[in-house]
Amino acid sequence: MDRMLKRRSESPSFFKVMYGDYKNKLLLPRAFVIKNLNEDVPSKLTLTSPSRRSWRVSVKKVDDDFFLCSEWKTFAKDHALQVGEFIVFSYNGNSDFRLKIFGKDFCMKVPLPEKISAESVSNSKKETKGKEREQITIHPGVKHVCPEEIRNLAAAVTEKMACISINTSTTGHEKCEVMEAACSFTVIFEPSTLYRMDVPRWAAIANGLKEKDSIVLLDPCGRSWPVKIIKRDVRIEMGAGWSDFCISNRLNTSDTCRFTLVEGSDNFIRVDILRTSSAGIPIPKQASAAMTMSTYGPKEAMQALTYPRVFESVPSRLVGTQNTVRADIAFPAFTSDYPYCTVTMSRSYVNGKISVYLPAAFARKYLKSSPREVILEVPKRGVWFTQYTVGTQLSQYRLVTGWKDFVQDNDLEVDDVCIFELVDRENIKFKVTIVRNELNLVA
DNA sequence: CGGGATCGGGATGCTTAAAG
DNA sequence: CTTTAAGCATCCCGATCCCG
Repeated sequence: MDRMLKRRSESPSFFKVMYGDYKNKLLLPRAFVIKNLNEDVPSKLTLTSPSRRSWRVSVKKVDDDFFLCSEWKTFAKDHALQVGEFIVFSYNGNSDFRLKIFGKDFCMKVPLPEKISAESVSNSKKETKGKEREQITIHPGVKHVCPEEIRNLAAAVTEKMACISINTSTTGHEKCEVMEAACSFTVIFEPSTLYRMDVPRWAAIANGLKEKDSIVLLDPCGRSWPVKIIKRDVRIEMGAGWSDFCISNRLNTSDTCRFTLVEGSDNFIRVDILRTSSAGIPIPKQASAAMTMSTYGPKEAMQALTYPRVFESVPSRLVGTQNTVRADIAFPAFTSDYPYCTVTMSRSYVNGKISVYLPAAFARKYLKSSPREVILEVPKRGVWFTQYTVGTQLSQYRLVTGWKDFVQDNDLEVDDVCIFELVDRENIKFKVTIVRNELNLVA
């Protein structure tokens, strides 16, 4: 099979946009793994950069997904990978991938020779010189090369992106990043945006929507939909007409719309719809903005559509279990004269509508069973005022009000650990020691 | 200009599932 | 069975827009 791949004029390829936790791990597209690796990914892959240096990178399997990890961190560091940049992976067989790295301006990035990492394999050949037309220093250790053919390749990738049918292994955020990286303006449809849809400010400016009172959307069937542009202070929204467009095009939760101003026209915008589910639930004709999501269909189906699986993270239960163990192991030396407990940050503790549960045994022993104000003090950083609530049935002690501020102000991330020392039982004041997960500290 | 409608975000109680 | 994590439903509130 490897030989067959080599003989082909075009190697199987995929691209990845850098976002999220890309500095620590990178998900291999499931479709690529199934199609081209027969779901059998070697434990190590060789990544060859444009400078012809190679990295042996470990592959870790989580559920059905394969991630580049361990040495990938070095690779990411050596290439100063940044959010929004993307890499084209071409498979040459024999676990060997050739990589092309593109910056946010679509120009190829090449690491400088002196930035050779200890982990890189010493099979690098001398770089060809004198072919670069422009050299712009973007990151330390990285020079920017921008020959025309690379621009064309980037454009080809961009073009291809428009045709991609995003499968279920792509998260909503990933979709956004993919499209934004392609300099297009996309939104992910949610029922709450049925009547008004916010246009990203940069896109509104770039497409001149700020100066328009209305635009015409061209749907994939070629139909035109006049849509009113609503301007409220700094925000630009699509108003009257947008709902007609959504309903007629049967947009479903998490479907992605890509908007492109038709060249040469004043206010015609082509809309490509990338659907997440072929078996989506149609929006009823009489849908109103006041509708709750449960109106649309069975609960299970709505859950599946509204909360797409986040693939680039370890399953939450696994995280929780591992972390509990790790927290205990990590702080054997921690002692205090005060009662204390450790809490490892899980996803729901630091993202979205967040709150944090205090260990029940600890909370029952030291806290009162009615809601109280809690003071959290991080030495040298400050004091935060929060409140805990107590679940009536399960006696769950949960910090809610004020916890979000604490998380944001202290940049807490998943896997960070907080040690809560109850230094004042009367006023319920905790001294909080934050122990960062080293994976969250990669610069 | 004022009242009603709508939206987004936060808070909270409850339920469910998983793990030990 | 208990504990924990996570999601859902509902309510509330402030901001803003629409319409008469």
